[in-house]
Amino acid sequence: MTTDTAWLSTEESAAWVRLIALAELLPGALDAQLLRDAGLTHFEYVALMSLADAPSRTMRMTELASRTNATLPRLSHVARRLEARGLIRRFPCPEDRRATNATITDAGLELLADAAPGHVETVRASVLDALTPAQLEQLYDIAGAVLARLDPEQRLTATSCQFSEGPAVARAG
Amino acid sequence: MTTDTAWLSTEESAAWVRLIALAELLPGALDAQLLRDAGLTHFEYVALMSLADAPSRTMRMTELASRTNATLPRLSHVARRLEARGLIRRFPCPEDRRATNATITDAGLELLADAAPGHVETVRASVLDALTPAQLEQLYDIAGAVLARLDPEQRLTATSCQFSEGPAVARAG
DNA sequence: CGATCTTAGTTGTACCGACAACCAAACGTC
DNA sequence: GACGTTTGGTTGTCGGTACAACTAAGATCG
Repeated sequence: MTTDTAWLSTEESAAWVRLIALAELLPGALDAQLLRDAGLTHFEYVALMSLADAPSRTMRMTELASRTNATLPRLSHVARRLEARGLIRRFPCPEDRRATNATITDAGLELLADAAPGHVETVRASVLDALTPAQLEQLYDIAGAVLARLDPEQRLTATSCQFSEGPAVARAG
Repeated sequence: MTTDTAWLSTEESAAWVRLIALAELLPGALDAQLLRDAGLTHFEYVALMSLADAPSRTMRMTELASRTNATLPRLSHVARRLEARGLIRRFPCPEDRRATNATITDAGLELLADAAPGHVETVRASVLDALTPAQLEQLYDIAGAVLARLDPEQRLTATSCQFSEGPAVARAG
């Protein structure tokens, strides 16, 4: 036994339970809609979106893995499947012959453009529409405060992960 | 093409990206600590905690699955492993001979009691300590509003999932 | 009560992600 | 410029979850 544990107060426990429930349900809801309507997991969607947003629609595997919170083996497997479906292409990086670059193909952009409306609709229906503008700002601050601890280097928040009339996808639309 | 999609505003997109990052990172952080220190996934921890909180430390498989957002097959597999480790016991329900009851054993309660302090510490360090009391209340409301859509029957929030000097675990401590 | 339907749970199969092992290329040191 | 180290990436194996198929038991209705 070290020092006595500081158990959670009623308020802390209540908020925590809800946060856990939210973190448990949200990924499933997003995966379900995207898989049903576009044959993509949310992870694949975010990965493709990151590529679509990148300069020349291209990114190093390592950087893409970092931005999507994936291990490199995981990304490698996912990339192989996406490449087999013709949604991305991989080729060795000229500057560093160890590295691999991944590029989203036109077919990939097209699939994204098809998938985006339904996804945005789901995001609105399941989350955003439930919040007031004030709550939206509070959520931004709260998540920011927590991410400062969980993701101090801001790897995940560097990506836009959203359309909002982004340049790369506007081209494909 | 149906109606034009209502893309996300800058504020919406920013808050959404952070929420997704949070939902992506939090489960991994919880799993990592619990697996390292107690050999339990967060899901197993919550399942055991639900049993510890239940009357007679016992619950039907179906209800436990509902409370933990698990499919019944998933819970069945997890229960088999937990039972093999001596942390729970399963036996047919007397009232309904289709049903199975699961009970947490003394060893299970002991493991929970051992695991709880480290888990609570992680919860504080990664989330709660980053928030002001006002933000804690905002989080409660925000998550509540979202869960009203994702979990309208409040299956997940019915459980306490926390110690906070709960009765069952106090017995085992 | 017997046929059918629904509910509770387990088991088998397929897929996905974690981890470890491995290979190749760049870097640092002398 | 050879050698050990580090970095970038892929492949193989294992464990866990989803989905489907199946068994058993209660419920419904004639």
